[in-house]
Amino acid sequence: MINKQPTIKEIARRLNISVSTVSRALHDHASIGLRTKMQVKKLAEELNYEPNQTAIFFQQRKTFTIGVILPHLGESFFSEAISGVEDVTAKNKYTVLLGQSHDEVEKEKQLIEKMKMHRVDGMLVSIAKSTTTYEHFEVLKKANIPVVFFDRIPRMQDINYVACNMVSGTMQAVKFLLQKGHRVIGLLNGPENLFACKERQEGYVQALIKNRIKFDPSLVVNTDLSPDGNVKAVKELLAHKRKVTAVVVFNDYVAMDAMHYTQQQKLKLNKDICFVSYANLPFTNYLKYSPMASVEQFPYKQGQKATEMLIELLEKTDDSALPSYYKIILDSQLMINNA
Amino acid sequence: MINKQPTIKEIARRLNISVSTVSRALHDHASIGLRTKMQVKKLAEELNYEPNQTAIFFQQRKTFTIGVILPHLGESFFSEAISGVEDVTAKNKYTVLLGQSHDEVEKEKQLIEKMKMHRVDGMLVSIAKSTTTYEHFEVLKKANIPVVFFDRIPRMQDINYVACNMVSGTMQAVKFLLQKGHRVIGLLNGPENLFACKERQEGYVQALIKNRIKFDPSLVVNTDLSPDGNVKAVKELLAHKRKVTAVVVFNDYVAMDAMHYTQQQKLKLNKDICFVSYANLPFTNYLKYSPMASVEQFPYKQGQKATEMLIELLEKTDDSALPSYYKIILDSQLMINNA
DNA sequence: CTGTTAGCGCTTTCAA
DNA sequence: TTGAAAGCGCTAACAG
Repeated sequence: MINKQPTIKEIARRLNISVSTVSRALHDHASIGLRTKMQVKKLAEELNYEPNQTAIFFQQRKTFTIGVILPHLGESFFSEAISGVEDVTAKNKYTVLLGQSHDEVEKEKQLIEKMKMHRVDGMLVSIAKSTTTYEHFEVLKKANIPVVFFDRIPRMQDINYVACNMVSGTMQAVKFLLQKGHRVIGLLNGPENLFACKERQEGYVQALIKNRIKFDPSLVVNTDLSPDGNVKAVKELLAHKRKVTAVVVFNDYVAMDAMHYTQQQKLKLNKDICFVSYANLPFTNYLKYSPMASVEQFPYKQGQKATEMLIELLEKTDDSALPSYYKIILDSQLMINNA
Repeated sequence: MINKQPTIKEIARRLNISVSTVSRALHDHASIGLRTKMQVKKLAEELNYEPNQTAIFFQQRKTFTIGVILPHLGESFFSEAISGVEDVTAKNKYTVLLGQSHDEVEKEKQLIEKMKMHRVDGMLVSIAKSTTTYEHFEVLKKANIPVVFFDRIPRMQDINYVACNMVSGTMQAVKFLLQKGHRVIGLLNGPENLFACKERQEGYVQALIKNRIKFDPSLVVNTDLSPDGNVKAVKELLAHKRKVTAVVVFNDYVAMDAMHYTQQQKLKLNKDICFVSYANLPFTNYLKYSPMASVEQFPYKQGQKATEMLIELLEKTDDSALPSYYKIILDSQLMINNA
């Protein structure tokens, strides 16, 4: 399987000139005679010459490759995100090296090792759920490989990242429901240890305060994200002594289960009870139940922004400057479903 | 952003030995004194030495990188597939270089060019739907870069591929509908240039013949897969002079549009008209309309198999042998939806 | 305008 | 058991 591709050396030999002349001719260097340049280009064409990038990468100490690690491509949030990443790199001269952590720290570490070996110029990472130690990222810093985190951000100092602020979207969601006249609004949140959960609750509480509604902690229930857990949680809300007429739900998957259960109880969706959720299912128009509104987190855009940030970091020439860190925090945004 | 990583040269200098000794020591070469070996390893450890893979790639003319081109990661069929690809490479020493063609030949060409430049060892491709000329793949053959196609296969001679045989699944589907009593069964097929379309039609026709039903070509319509095209096609079938009571549809997306239109026409799904489709949407239990049954095409498995095939091709040493081509054809399988 | 030369980091003969 | 040297393909500083 070894290629016998022509090299500049071969071209030089045939034309009885030096390799550097060939190299320069190919690069349209100013100081090459038109005649020689033509000759070289012609022969290169004929021989089907193509520069050996691996040689160039090696020589330039740059691979124009970006390593991307994310939990799982099966989740459409992440496949959207990588789609955004790829679209940006396609417009630049970079290429994407891909890895899935499957939400395991161990795999994450292995991938980072592999990518470091491949000498990626930089990395884009959305961390695994189980990741709580960060040595493997410190290693990258030492190796001088810039990293931009996105969506799932580690709790580290001095990092670059792109994330989506859930507080704003949640506030919009609650405000939206209040304007619709709802007064008893539940929050069906996810596992309490997640940062994203904290943000949701914060938005929820803030919106209530802002509208002078008393925060009632018993209106907040949590699910472990299992189907059973989801049903159990919504059950609890429906059984609340005050009549809950609207619920803000941790995500679409949970919302689907919740709505399914609600309908089984002969409650009319969007009438007896309204749901607002956080978008992570695609093609919502094909879905059986739609939440009345969704907080959009812009995975594609996060992918784009993170990639742009990384490329900027890579092209920054002045090594001398103090390292500074960039953050982009997109605002999540409530989208009303015109169902 | 230039790394100042230690090299074997540096180690050699510090230890006052030659680079070749260092290289050998690091590789546990038999003929190196235990003492020197230890010294070298110790120092390498201390300096945090890591071999420069780009140098090795260059020198070995191998990058352990596999280029993967597929239409669009947003489509869950393909994100499942790439997930399978990545899982296999993760177990080997290969890495995935990713690109989306967005179903445009031009982008496909550019990506191939880019990946060839990156000197990928081999490629995995699922072609764009607009691809009907194949010079860009011939180029790869000339460059001695093995390609394994999967799912969307070009109509070329002498290629390696993994595909899912749609004939068997389609026959199962038609048989299923016949057993349910349907006699006028439409085929809403995709763009005719796709091999997968031909197979669907073949399965459709064969199943009819086998059951002694006359094949009526006017019951076959094609869509370009655009929403408008989809609706137009189903319209045509519904307007057929014979009363069509069941339709086999190219894929879930088309089926969704078709079912939506049908329902607008006040036809009762699964009663006035039945749809059977080819699975490419996930979590079907959340969908608004479900086809009565789905032909499963195993994207994850196709990704796995294609990758395994490619890696085998890459590790095959005897260049001398006549080139031979490999095919794996999985059987698609009808899954009845217990709706 | 063109050639000579060194060097990127590593592996691998060949020689000692 | 070790070292010297060549070479992978390309770029670029330096010298004509």
